[in-house]
Amino acid sequence: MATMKDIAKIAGVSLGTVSHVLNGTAGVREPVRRRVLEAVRSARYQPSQLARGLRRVQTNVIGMIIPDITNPFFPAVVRGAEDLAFSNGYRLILCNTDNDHSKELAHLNELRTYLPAGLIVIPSTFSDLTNQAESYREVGTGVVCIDRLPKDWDGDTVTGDNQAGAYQATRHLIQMGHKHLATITGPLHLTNAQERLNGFREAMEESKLQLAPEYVQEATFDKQGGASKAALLLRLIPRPTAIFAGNDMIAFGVLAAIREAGLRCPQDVSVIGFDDLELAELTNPALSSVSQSGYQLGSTAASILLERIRGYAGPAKHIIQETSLKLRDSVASPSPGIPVKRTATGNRRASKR
Amino acid sequence: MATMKDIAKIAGVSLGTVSHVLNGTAGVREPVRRRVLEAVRSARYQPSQLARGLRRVQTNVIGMIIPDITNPFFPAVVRGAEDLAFSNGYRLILCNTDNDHSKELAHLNELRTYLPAGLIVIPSTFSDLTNQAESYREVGTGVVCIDRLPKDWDGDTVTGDNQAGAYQATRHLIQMGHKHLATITGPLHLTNAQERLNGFREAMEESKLQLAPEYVQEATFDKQGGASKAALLLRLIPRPTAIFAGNDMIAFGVLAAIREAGLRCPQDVSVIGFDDLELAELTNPALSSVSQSGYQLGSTAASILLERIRGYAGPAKHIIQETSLKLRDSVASPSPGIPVKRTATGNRRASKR
DNA sequence: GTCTTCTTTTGAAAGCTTTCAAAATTGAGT
DNA sequence: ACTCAATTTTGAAAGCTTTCAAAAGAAGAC
Repeated sequence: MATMKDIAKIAGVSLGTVSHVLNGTAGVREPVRRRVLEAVRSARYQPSQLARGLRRVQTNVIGMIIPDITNPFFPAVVRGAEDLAFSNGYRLILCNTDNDHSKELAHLNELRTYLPAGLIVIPSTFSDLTNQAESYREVGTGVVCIDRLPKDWDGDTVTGDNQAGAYQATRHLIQMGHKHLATITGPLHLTNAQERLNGFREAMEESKLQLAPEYVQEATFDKQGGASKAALLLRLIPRPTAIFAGNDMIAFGVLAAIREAGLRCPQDVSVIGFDDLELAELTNPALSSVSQSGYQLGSTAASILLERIRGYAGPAKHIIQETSLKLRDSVASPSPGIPVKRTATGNRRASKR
Repeated sequence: MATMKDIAKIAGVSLGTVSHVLNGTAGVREPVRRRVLEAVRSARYQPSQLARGLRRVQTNVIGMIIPDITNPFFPAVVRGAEDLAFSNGYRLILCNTDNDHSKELAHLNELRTYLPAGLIVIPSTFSDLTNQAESYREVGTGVVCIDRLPKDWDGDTVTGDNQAGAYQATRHLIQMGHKHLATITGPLHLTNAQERLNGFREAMEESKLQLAPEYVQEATFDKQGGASKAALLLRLIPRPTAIFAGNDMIAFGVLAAIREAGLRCPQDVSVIGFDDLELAELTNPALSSVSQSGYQLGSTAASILLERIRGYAGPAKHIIQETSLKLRDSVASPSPGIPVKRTATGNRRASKR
């Protein structure tokens, strides 16, 4: 591979001049400039990102740390970040943590030695990001946190409007006539799961609807978790007529559990999810869901990072993306025909808890 | 950040010795070794991957080029590669091409300047990878091609057994009693789509079943493509009683089109997909599909790459992963009740083609 | 104690860029 | 033509590691 030295020789100039032409770091007389450019072309020269990074103490790499690319919500986030990064000359190093904070730590430590221009992180559970990011910031490397936040985080953030989205979804269920609502939340040590629960509660309180503790179930953010907690909810008396799921994966599990229990969605139980994954329209019934753009989450994070890279040193930005309710076929009014009301038996059973 | 020089000073040895301790490149007396290691620990030293890569003409980075992380089949592939890479000290730079060979070329060119230890590529359509990889191989950088192959590729490969999988699926449909089979293939300039079509044809021929050209439709590998071509197939007379889809996304489209046409799956039309995405079990009916492990595709590719990195210089490896048929609820025997036979009208219409 | 032979350790070069101070060149003004 | 100021260009250093030849040290044989 041709090096800068080769170019300098071909063009008959010094190393410094080649660098200046390439980076526009100093005025170079036109004919010289042309000669250099021509040499670059003829030799198919491309500057070594390694040497460049070493000298500049900063590479064109952005570290992206996420729990698991295999989780259907994240690919869009990554893609959004990659697109913006790519079009600005940056590349993404992708790291999966599996929500394991020690793995996250390993990535954080190793990534540092690549001198990345910045980091985009979806923190793992119990993440130590707040402390770790300190050392990045010290050397001027931006770290933006997305989707959910680690404890005490005070840097840049991009998140969905979880509370508002959940509120909106719950409100819709209530307006459809539901009175017995339940929710299956994500892991409540995750801020996004918390906020969604808050939104749910807010709507419930606003409508003065009772919410017994057993109607709030915490699960992992996956189908498995949704299914098992839904099975549990469906056995409660009175049986909830609507379930707000902490995310779509949970909702898919709920859908499965409803079928499993011999019930129908939406006739017997309405369901709303969160995230509006592409697959939401594939299920039967198609899932109503709170839509938030993962792509935008990623691209916005990248754009904040780019600002930081270009020198913005202002206060931390906290961007909250709007959500919107995407209505499909998984919600209906509670059927008045065979309402599962408090029966004598039901009461008795319920009072056992 | 501490550098090697600092460590050398703390431990009271020379730079070279530190390097030898860290890399085991030369015997170092135990007490010295311990002193160095202790210094490394106390200073939290981590070697600069950049300087190291620059000097060694090889970094701990693996370039991974795929069409689009947003396509549900690829995350597992990436994850498989990342896991194996990570556990061996390598990191992944992720590049999306959107199947655009010029974008692929851009990535290929830029990636070179990072001196990656290797490349894992799912080639874009009309990929020029065969030529491009030449320059990588010249400097001893391995390139392994997965899922589908570019023209004239003669390097390492890992692919699913597309033909066998398709054959198996088609055979199953035939055994269930179907005689009017159709297929919606992926883009036929992709080797995997071709092979799947071959498998389909093989099974048809084996059973001496007729296959009129209009029962083979080519589509893009997505829901959209599947839906529109399925709509077309469902209007043919005789109407196919079973459709083999080139991948699951196409199959999802088929499912939608069937519903759209007022028909039922599997009673009226059976469907089998390919890939066995996680979502296949979420649809209604749950989709039967040819299962191939994306994760394994990725991890196997990474392991071949690691062998190359470690010096294996033998002939190209061509690994073909087994597929298996995953039966769910989208296939049934053709209903004998109301078979769509060649009617007089049907014949006339059909003969118009 | 000296010599030889290994084994350890060292010092410097090399890898490719950017950057800064210094040198060279240009152009305007007189 | 000559000076001065401004603009271009150069050369060398620096960034952090690995590696190779050479120097230093240890150990064994005599």
